[in-house]
Amino acid sequence: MNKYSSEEEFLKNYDSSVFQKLSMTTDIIIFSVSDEEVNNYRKLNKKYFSVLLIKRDNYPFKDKWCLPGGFIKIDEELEEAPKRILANETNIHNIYLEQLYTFGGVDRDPRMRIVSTSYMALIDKNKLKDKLNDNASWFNVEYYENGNIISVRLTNKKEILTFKIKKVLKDLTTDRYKFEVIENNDIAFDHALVIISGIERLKNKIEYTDIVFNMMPKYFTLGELQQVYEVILNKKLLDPAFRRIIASKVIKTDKIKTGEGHRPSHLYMYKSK
Amino acid sequence: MNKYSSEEEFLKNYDSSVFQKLSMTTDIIIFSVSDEEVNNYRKLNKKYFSVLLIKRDNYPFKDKWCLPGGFIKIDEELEEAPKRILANETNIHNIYLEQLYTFGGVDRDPRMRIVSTSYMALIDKNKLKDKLNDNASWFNVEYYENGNIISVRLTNKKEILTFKIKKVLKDLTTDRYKFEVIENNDIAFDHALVIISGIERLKNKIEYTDIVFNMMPKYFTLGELQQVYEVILNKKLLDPAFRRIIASKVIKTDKIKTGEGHRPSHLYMYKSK
DNA sequence: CTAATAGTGTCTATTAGACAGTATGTT
DNA sequence: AACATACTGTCTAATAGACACTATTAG
Repeated sequence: MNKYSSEEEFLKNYDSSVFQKLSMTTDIIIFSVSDEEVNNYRKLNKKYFSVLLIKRDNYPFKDKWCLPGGFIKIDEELEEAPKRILANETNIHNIYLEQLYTFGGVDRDPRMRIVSTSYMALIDKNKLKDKLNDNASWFNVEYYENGNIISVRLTNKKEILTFKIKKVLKDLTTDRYKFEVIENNDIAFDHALVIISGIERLKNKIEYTDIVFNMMPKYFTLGELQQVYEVILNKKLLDPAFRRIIASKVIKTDKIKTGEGHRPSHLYMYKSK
Repeated sequence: MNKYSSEEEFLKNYDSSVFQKLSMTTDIIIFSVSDEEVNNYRKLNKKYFSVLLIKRDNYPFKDKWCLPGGFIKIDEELEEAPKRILANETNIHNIYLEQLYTFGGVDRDPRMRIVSTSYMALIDKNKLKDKLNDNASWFNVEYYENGNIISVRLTNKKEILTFKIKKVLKDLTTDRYKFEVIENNDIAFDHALVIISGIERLKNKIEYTDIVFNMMPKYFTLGELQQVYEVILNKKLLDPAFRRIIASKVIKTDKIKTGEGHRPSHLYMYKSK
């Protein structure tokens, strides 16, 4: 077994082809905040959280929507790949980036065996100066839970994409679920799973971190911020409780947002620790 | 670009060698609970949480300690690899297994480019019927935090392994840290990083899940359970508060543990929901 | 008796939930 | 004035932290 007398000698003679190699990619779920105009002029534009999807113009899954992503280069740190792709897709620096999960199903890509490490990125869409590529589009995210079924609805101006996920409890000591896609016509690869994982991660982290501010513009009203929390958590929050909790995280500016058909509100900024 | 008229035709002609492939491995951090005998007969044996390490008898990192692990096979689901290795290392079924993180530094393995997906497993050591392999050993885990430096101390009957990790804040909106190894003579590869990631994950999850019961024997006293919490969280807990919180998670049995040099205590079982 | 842990009672401080009420812009 | 949201006050319920106390075994 130990036929080599030193590490140098071992490495010089190492045959890297003993194990069959495979391809790796990264997929990035980019979240941001957008709003949808409401026809009643007095109502606040409804805030959504949204995700960036790309329409595939190549096989496989031609004409379906997928997450931005690409192959990991052999001489590239794993985390450099999503950074490279984000730089390509946006012109923003200092983007919040977090590793989500590594998906390694054998048949997840019809071309060959590909393992993919997914990342979640949060950006303030207002910082995007350039227009998106033609094949890219923001979709507002809505989801509904009914028992152990989650229905996800992604909408842009022209299209409605929907899919359904079944949550299967994985063990009794934690609330870990295995997600299974039970209905999907629009999303390529296993990206419906990546999207639901991203939604769940965002939903969890928004409650105990300041992660949401990565998606907000510099100035915002507390009403807008509360709406973003509500649409991500998918539940109404009580005003006084929300303001109590958020109070320590924001700074009130002397700017005021007027012209909304109701009492104007103060603009706030994020106060980092 | 779209020179193919169908997905079938595209796949038939797909050249899978366009992108250079790489090797993938998995590393598993297996935690369990053990205790160390105390010479004063009246004292409770001190509980620790412990990790399974393997002494490398091959290059690279010959004679250093590493986590159990191995290569991902080309036709094997990613999660099957740690399951296969666990089955090899233990004889236990239904092991708690959770994906930890995918490490993808370019030079993390001196042989070649290897990306590794790490998993955390929790087992009740008492269920291990067979003896461990000669090159495997349980190490009790202790860690100390001093500012942004974490010192980790792993001990078995014969050896003391130590390493130091620096926590570097990654962003201002969450408490995410980048870990950097600043002192390490005993642990192979980047496994010191995997170990600290595992400790942090366990420490976080023990507070809001029932994860700890995967490591406990069927019957345990509340004092023992509290000690496990204390050594994982690295802080003393107050008895009444601990018992209040844990009360809903356990069932009191009519068994009693005697012969300890002090008032005997009731044995409890985990009550799953 | 003493050492050591088991286990309980209760006060207090903090926080979350609920709801009612006041304030102030636009049309 | 009517509408819609902004913003605050306060009661209540639930929870966490602290500490003091009692109980019971082996030796």
